Amino acid sequence: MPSSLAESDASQTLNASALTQLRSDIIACRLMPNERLRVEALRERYGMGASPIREALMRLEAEGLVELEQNKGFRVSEVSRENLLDLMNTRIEIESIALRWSLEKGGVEWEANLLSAFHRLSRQSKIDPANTAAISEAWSKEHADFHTALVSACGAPTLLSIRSRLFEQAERYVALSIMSSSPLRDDVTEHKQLMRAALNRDVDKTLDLNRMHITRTLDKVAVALEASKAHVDPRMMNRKTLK
Amino acid sequence: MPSSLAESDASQTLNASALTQLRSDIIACRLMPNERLRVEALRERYGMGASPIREALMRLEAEGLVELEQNKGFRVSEVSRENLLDLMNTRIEIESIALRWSLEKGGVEWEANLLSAFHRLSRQSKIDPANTAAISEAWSKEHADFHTALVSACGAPTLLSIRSRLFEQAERYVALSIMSSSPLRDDVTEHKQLMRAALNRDVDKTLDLNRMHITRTLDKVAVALEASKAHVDPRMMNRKTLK
DNA sequence: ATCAAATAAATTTTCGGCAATCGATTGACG
DNA sequence: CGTCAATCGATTGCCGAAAATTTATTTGAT
Repeated sequence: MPSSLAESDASQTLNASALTQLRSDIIACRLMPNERLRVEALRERYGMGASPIREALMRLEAEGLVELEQNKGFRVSEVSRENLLDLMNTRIEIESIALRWSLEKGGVEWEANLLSAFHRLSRQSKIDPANTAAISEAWSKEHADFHTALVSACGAPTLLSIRSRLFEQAERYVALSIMSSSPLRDDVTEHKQLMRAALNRDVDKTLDLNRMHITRTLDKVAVALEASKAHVDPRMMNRKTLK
Repeated sequence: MPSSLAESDASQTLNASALTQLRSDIIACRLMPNERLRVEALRERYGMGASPIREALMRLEAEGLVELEQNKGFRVSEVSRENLLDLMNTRIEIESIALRWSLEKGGVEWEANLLSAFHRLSRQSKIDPANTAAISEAWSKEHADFHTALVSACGAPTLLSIRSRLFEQAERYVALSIMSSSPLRDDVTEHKQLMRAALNRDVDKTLDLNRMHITRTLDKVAVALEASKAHVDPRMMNRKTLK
């Protein structure tokens, strides 16, 4: 059974389709961290040849979602406490810059857009009726859109693209933490405060709130990650015991 | 004639070799901005099949050095004044964070490494005896190493990888500016000051110097870019004149 | 039994060729 | 004369199979 809801629309290259689906599957942890990505398996999963898949994997390697080892193939990037901390700390700083610039430059258009994004987010249920063990895909979309709207007026495309890459990586950790423990926190309030501060052009407050928003996620994910570490390490231990 | 000095060493995947050579050729502007990258031509240039080349190109697209348009193939990323400004502004902020953390955390090891990198850089001639229209490749290497040494203790791999990606993109603009006008500035002094401030753990001064270092490059490149804009736009104008 | 070399299986990586697509040119028609 | 449709060449994108490499298994010597 094909995995992703995002069915490849018409007139896209298989390459692009593979890229979208793979990225989506990795971020949602339908392909688990450290899982080996055998081309034959993916070939079957997505119903296409090896070339578009390898190309997509190379692309994802640059994005940091996939790792490649010479002649040993691809695997989904490993997760770890250190990587999580690294990622979140970096993300906080990057978003801070983007937010600062966005608050400086944002006009009416930006304000309207932000309000609109918040409204859509607040009306979207976080829980997925179909799959209670996962966050609603629609909510994820609106959530991402809201945070994008916050920084969208920053005027530095390079910075924005870096930001969204980090955001995606963080989403993977969140997906992971949902799978183990899911006391879904209510973050409508958080988002509202964030928006208010931004609209008031209160840079310090916005940055603080954003930092707290990220930190709170980080803590939750870190706990879940530590808990799931109790599971067996997937390294094979098939060497026969000595004497 | 194969282009890059960096001959693909033994036992590397063709894929990896293509990646290295392509990146090097693009950064050095041996493949010019906006130039179309036909696979057949690259196939011949690097002496390999289409697959490893396409894979490398996809990788480079994620890095921002190459652009892909559906069914129309790849081209080297466009350069522009806006992109240059965007790039440099982003780079300043990112390096500022990395520097701050590096100065906080750097130990003796880091200091030693930095001194060593500076020494190597200061003893390396900037001009290439073989090709006076280009910067010595050895110098570029030492220069990159020096700046990497400055931030190396920052402790955030994610941030460092972002930094080096931006650094590479900037190198391309520098290469471009060298080709048109080359009043090579003496930057040994600048680098020395930068190192001194860093070793003294003077965060503000280090950040300022770094900002100025980048800005100075930016200005020089911006002028050269504007000048070269007088050249004909490589867009074909083969439509017959009307009436 | 232990270890190492040798073989076999599995998987990655690469190639050559074919189908789909785009851009330009040509020719028919209003 | 200009517009639109059909055609052709060039180029991309894709597949299936071959080559190279790693991993697992067997064999043989000590």
